[in-house]
Amino acid sequence: MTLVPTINKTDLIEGMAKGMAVLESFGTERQRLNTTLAAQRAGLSRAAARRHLLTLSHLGYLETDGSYFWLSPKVLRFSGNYLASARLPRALQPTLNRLAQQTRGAFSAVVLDGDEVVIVANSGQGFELAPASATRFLAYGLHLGARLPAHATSTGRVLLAAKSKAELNLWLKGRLLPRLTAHTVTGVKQLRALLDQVRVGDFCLASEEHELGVHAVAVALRNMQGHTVAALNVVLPGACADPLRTRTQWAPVLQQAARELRAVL
Amino acid sequence: MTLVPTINKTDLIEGMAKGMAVLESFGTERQRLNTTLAAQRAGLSRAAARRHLLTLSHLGYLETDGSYFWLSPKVLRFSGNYLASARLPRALQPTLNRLAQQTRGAFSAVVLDGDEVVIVANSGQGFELAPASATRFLAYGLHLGARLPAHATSTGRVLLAAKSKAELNLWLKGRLLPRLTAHTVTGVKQLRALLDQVRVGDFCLASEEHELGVHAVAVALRNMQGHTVAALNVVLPGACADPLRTRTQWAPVLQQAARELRAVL
DNA sequence: AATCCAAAGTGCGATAAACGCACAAGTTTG
DNA sequence: CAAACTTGTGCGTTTATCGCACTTTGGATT
Repeated sequence: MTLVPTINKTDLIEGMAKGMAVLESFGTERQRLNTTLAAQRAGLSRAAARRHLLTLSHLGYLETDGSYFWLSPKVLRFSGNYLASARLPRALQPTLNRLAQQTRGAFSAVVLDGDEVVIVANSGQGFELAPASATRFLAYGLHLGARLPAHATSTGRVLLAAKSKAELNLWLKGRLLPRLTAHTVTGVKQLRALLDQVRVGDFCLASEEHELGVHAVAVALRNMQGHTVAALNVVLPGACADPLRTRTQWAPVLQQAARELRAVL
Repeated sequence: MTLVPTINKTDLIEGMAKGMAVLESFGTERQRLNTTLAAQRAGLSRAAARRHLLTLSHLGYLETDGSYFWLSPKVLRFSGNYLASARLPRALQPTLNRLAQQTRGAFSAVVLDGDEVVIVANSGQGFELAPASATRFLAYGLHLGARLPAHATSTGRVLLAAKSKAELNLWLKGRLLPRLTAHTVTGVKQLRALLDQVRVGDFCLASEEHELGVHAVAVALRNMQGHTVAALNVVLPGACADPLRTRTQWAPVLQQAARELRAVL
């Protein structure tokens, strides 16, 4: 269909893969790495890691003080290029802006990438709604490109629910479903039941499963062929989210937006 | 100081550089590339380009239908990591959000990267202010990671004005200052004069120099040591921007924000 | 439908590049 | 002051990458 992740013989550039591993080793938690740390994170020898780090610095993707390395703003080129060229975020952004302005909620659109959902567009900070704790969460956790575990998020479940039985089995195969809060659903059986519910109601509510005090409602974004290409959600601080209001208030807003977006996806 | 772009002998990984060149060849205008096009864009032989493209697809950074390649949302990992780890965007985002909410303007924070400024944080879409044409511009042009020519933008000039005489000369050396609209300042002498004005007033107004119908006001963001680390601006559609109101209304707002941010930069 | 042209896939030997070891030099820790 | 840990560098070896030349595919043209 859209992507064919082809498996090939030994004409894959190994140096690239290593370089990307180094670049990805600058993850969320660890922002500054020295040679030794980067080496063990990327699974390379210290010498190799050093050469890659120097190369990336030379190319401008990393900055360094001589012994530590960290990501430079130049890595935003990639997201900039993606946002400028990819159809999906360009199509979604105006609608998200409008929703945020009209409802003062915090909206995100995501796609599935392995275990996680990736935020490809978002809008609004939920100021009016959010108490201090939620504001912190929203401000720091939901930037563009942020990744959240699919099984514990409303959007992730919407995307999983859109998979065929076979695809879902494949996804679940060997997946861990880690517990993130006391409310996280971690059982495969439970998750399957929840996905069935999502298919019936065509929306998903996830309450404090990913982070305490944070609730989210999501719907699928489908194109004219009925294929689910992304998920749209709104994030609500704990105080604003009782299940009934969710169903009656937020789900329809999202579903209406999804209907409007069908033609452009 | 902060970054030391070290030049080294021949132990830079060449494969990396080529891979990154391939990944960067997916620029703004060209979103889908086949092997041949990517090869000539990245300056590689067709065979080499193909191997790099396949590798990047295999790693998940590109998607392909077998003959064409395009960026996948996975490239947002890099910006996600940067936004989550880098101090600058995390420090700026709350203030930008607050400004956008209070004034309903469209604010961006940028840093200099070669010829261009890179947007590292932004907030607000300027709905109330913006007529249809400006909305289009703001929605499509000012996403995170977007790059704009430094010489023709308010923020770029603020950052250039912060350079020492020697640094500025180095920057200007062999730089082209292309004309983007009829209002673009393209002469080195003119630009120097403008930068002197910026140093005096501590703000910069750029009117339709980058895009017709778009005006912007910018100020420098300095840390406690007085070092300029970024620039902050507000974008105004043509109708809202007469020079007097700019000076009296927007420049003080930005300068106040800059003062508040000093402590966290 | 037959032909043609350009772009795509493949195999292989030559070459140059990346590897990792080992040693020296520098830095922090107790 | 020494121990434990880094870091920078040089070099021989390995092997990964290159680009050529060839075949194949697929989409236009007539």
